[in-house]
Amino acid sequence: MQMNKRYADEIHSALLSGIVDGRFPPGEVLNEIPLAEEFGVSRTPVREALQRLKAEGMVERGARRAVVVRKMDSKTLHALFEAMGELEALVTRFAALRMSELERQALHDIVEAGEDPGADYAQINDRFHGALRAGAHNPVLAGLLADMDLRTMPWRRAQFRKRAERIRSSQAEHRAILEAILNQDANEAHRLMRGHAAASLRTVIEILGSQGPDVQTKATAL
Amino acid sequence: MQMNKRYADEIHSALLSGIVDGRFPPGEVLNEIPLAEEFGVSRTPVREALQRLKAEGMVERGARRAVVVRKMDSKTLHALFEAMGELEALVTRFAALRMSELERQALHDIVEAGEDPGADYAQINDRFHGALRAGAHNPVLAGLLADMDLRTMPWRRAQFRKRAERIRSSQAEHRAILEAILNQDANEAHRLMRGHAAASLRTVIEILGSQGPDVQTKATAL
DNA sequence: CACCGAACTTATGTATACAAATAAAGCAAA
DNA sequence: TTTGCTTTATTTGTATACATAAGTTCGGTG
Repeated sequence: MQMNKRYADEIHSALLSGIVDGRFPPGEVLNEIPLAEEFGVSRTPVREALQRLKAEGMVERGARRAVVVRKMDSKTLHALFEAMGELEALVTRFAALRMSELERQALHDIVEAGEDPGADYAQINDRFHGALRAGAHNPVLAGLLADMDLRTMPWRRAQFRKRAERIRSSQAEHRAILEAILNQDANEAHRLMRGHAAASLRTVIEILGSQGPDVQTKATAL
Repeated sequence: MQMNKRYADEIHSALLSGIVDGRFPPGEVLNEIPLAEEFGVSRTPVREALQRLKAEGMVERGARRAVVVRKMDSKTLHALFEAMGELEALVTRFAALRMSELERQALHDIVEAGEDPGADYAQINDRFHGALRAGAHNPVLAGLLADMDLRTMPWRRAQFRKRAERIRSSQAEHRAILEAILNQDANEAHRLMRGHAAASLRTVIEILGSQGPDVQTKATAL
């Protein structure tokens, strides 16, 4: 077998994708031996993958010291989205102050592309937020935000597929944020991004609130 | 031997302390076998400890795929302190809005204790910032800030031991932040905490700039 | 004398075996 | 029948052995 960190990396990626796209729903138990057999490797690389998932906050220790995909109560979910929203707003503030002319142009192009009705809006959305992260010119903040992105992904993924009107309002919010950045109005950009994040949270809560018992959250409590 | 995660935890803590308090300076190579012999265990728990340190950003992969204590260039160090300062300011804003009467009283007591000339100011400082983190009532933000705390610790540790006048100005800043929080003036609390963090950064840069070649940073470039 | 290659060195990645802990189940006694 | 103890099963934590990759050194060849 070829060795350099490869199995552990692959297994980590595979488990992470599985968690993020819902194949391992919150509460799912991840035991080492079955996973090792499934991947055709020993427990060692599986253990390393699980440890990394734990460090990333994607799994936690459940009863019988088992590793389970993280469940969120409504309070924690709210704190998670609040933190992410504030971080995004902060990054947007920096972006308004620091983006180069080239970066502004690229952001403009992304917003334009997102207004094409045939566009893959989930991908456009990622590119928009990615451009802001890069434009803030602080890799540490960008890294924190990437972590939050990952941690909230299991609850955000259904957002755009389910609500066409959310896409339209998201487009308008992106356009407004773009304008504020082009005007280098950091306070306005910050304010708009907070609103944008809050709108996303509201949509997530609506969707989760109507999904049944595999979602461990109560919209009313938020 | 008794088993529950114990050796890996102990070794992780020991290495972390060593990095934070300077016994393992930036650039130091951490190999598995010597560490395992030193701690009297096998490579397995040492590997786990190193993986966790890597996830926490305390070590990185160097040449020959060795694990080395993280070195910082001046740009990364600046980004790190900037991110931490903004996070602390954010947490302070929330604390101004959300602390209970009991929490306000406790914060007041901490500031008072810090003005006692015989106090251990490093510990008071930790308690002050810890009270704000708790008072923000967002465990996710508090966790992010705790991570940043850890990551900046190797560069902050000498601050209070070396500069008596920094302690005095820090006391005054804490007092001003306390007043803003008691007044529930979130904007003022936020503004003051940003200044407080920036002052800390300036002190760190001064100290690092005068310490010689084991610090991989140039104060002038910041 | 210089340069390229092969063997050796050393460290990490993986597999497997064993130890210990916790929860569950079964049995006995009140 | 219920409760408590003991045993057992399952899973994680650790130790150790082996495979592999990257660096280094030494030797051969041009």
